[in-house]
Amino acid sequence: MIQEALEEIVRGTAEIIDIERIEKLVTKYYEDGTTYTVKAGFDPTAPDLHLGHTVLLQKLATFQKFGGRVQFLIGDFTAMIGDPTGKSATRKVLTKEDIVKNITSYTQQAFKILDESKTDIVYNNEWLEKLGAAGMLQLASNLTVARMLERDDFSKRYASNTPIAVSEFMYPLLQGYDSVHLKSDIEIGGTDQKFNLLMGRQLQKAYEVKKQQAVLMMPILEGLDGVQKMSKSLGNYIGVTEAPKDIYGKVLSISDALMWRYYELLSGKSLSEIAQLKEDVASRTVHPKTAKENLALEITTRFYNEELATLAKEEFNSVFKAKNIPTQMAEFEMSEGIWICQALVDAGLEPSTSQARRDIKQNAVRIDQEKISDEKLNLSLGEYILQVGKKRFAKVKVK
RNA sequence: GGUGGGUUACUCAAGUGGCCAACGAGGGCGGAUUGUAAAUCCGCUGACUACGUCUUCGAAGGUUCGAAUCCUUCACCCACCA
Repeated sequence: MIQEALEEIVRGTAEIIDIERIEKLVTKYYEDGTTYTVKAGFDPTAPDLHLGHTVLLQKLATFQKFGGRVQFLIGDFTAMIGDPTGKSATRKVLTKEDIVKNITSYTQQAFKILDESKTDIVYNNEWLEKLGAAGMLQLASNLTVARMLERDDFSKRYASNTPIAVSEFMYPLLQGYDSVHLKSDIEIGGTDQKFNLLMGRQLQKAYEVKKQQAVLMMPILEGLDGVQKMSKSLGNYIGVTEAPKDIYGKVLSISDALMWRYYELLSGKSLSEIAQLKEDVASRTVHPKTAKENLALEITTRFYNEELATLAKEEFNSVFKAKNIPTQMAEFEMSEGIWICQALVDAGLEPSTSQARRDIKQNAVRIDQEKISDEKLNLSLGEYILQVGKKRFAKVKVK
């Protein structure tokens, strides 16, 4: 039983520091039901969760199954600084209302995966604001500049002449201090968080918390391109609130190599099942596309249900295999004689009429499935299905 | 505070008076092929009812027939010195 729990906990992790501690905590839980705390920090700046976040959330959910209580930490104070891993040096200052709004939608999405009854939502503004200048100084004395510069992000930025604000040095310290305040037993985060996570251990020691958190790091999920990490700003993400057909379609568009990565980090299948599947694909018993379809179906089901996921699949096959038009698409009303390029822009299919012209020249634009070549075309009365490329559709009523 | 270097499109990066809407690479988009995979090949990649016009090379002024390029001021970044 304990062994099983540990295997699930270790699954897919990039690195674990102090696994003995985790073993003890889990063992204790099975002996007398004592729970322990698992901390994970979330940035309230981005209200939309994507699959990259769910890797972490799924791991938290695993802990909840085995006696963990999740400390869902909202970094409302630290958000003012911005994690140095983020590229942009300057951050928008969020108002309180923004933060509240973001968090509401954030947690709503998170509870699709987490067990709400075993989750405590905490805000670090609560204790960090009280820390004050004196507290800050004391905190800062725990860290040398040399050590700080060892951190990968900083050394890279320093070497490439990218500015580093002094306040950014405070970020790991403050995050670490959260662990002191919360007396966390375990903290989990992405591999890019290693420095910050370890800081929690160091500070817990310095502040004599009497225990040091174990640290569990999850790999960073690559985005659709398979290279960069999944992030909203790079546009290579799959959002958990996206429509079923979009989630399904996006998963199917990933490369075969990336598919295995997604299987490992996102699928509920056991590791041995995945290994078997991989073998079957390698020996051509199973077509890679089938494997990918199943993955897409599984992920879509997680955020909706089996019925909707199956519908998404059918829709997808109908549109892309049979080249039918989608059953649903955005509709627009336009007035008679509208210029085709303008119509494409108004329908949100093209960013500019210039781009529309180019795409018409390149045979990318269709009206009712027929390719068009006349960029000066005006639409007369009637209903049309406009299409750009393979993926963009809109229904237009001209009257 | 001093000295020097820098700021060009989504990103990196050429361009030091007209041939510049701006080389090249990456990315993105589109076409062919395909399994909306990968790989490959080709095209496009500021806006505008468009063989022309307009806006853009950190910001604002100026010199010039003409400025991304020269001058002035400002802002920001980097390095060295303090």
